[in-house]
Amino acid sequence: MPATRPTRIQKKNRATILNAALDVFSAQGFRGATVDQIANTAGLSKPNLLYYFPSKEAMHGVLLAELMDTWLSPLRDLNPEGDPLKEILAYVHRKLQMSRDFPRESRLFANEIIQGAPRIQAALSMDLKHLVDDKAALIQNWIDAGKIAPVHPYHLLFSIWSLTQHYADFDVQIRAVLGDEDPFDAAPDFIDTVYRRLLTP
Amino acid sequence: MPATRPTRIQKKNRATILNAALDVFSAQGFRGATVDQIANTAGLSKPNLLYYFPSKEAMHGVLLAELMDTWLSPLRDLNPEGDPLKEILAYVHRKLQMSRDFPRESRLFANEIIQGAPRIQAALSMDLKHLVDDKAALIQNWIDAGKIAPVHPYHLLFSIWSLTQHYADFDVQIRAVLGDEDPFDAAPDFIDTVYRRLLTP
DNA sequence: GAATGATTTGACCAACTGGTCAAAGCAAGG
DNA sequence: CCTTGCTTTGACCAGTTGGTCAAATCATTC
Repeated sequence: MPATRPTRIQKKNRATILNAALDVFSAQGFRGATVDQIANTAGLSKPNLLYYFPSKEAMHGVLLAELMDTWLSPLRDLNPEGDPLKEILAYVHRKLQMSRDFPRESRLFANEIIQGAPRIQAALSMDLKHLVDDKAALIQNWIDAGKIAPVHPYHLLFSIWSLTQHYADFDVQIRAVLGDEDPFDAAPDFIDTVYRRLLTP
Repeated sequence: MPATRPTRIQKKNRATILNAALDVFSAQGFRGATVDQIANTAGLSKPNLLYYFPSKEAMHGVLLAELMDTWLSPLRDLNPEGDPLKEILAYVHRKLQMSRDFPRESRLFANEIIQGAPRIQAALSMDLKHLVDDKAALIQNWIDAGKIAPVHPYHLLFSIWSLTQHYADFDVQIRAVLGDEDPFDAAPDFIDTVYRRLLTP
């Protein structure tokens, strides 16, 4: 628990621990995860974890904080100056890629929300809400200008989150149904079709 | 743990316990839930719960088994003889209604899947897969007959699950963003538009 | 209303959990 | 190589957890 500059060892071990914690939290939820599991996954002893983080909750907190930031970044990038349909499709595809590349992060978030978001309620109704209000207004502008078809902007965003994150969160179910076929083979094309058809005026 | 016909008391208490268990499991996940919590919610003592169910896992198992059956019933009802677009829209709306009326069941299922479906993997790759294979073939027939627009049948079903269950599973997030507005006010119209535009040939 | 079986529970247990701590090991500069 | 401060851990603790059990209570039937 040093307040000074982190040493090389500190940096490496913190990263190792957070990576292991992400593994375990995303697979078991906060209550289901144990510090011992995280320690084993990280290849460190339990007291050693608690030397780098004051508590199990602290590890979870750091992960959630990092997550909230990167998770919303694609939405932040929605560019008012760009072509509306292209912008939204780019957002959709970037979100889908994140589901493929960072499924653990998606599941960490999903676990937290499903269980009532006890630790990030504030972030949801502040940061998230403001960002979404902002972008929903932008989408409404595009609709009013006749650039895209009229749809409920908020539900449009919900649908994008839902469709893309589903591939990460429900991966097991999807693969059980698809068998050998990789879900991400056909997914990009499918969601592209969905939003092209939905939004083309 | 009687093998004979259940008495009136047994029926009532089993139902009370399962209802409480659904409350707790859906809100905390299997590992996060404690028998004490369930007992308190049910208004019974812990040993009394374990008089009616041999273990915490048994309660969870009964809930999941019941769930899998009712959860898939709307899909089973997809009628090969009906009008394709109408059939699919009816399925979508019924699924959305289930998210509104049975959010706990949806979250129970979501918790289980996100955490790797350790207890229902078999059901997924057998019952679910066969049913989905069957219905995907039906949808493909409708596509081949030009009754609906060509889309990947499996991903179409995934998208329906995703969009509808999202309103139950991510309820907290959605309400945080929407504020006072009830999500289910605009949702039916929105998803109706999505699938009408997607599937109209 | 006594007998019988179903129901309920307080007290308990062993395993597990998050967290502590003193002591031991280790790296780096002098 | 020796000091100094960072790092690691075995042993431990108190609280929680799933589950047991014998004894007590209750409902039903005769």
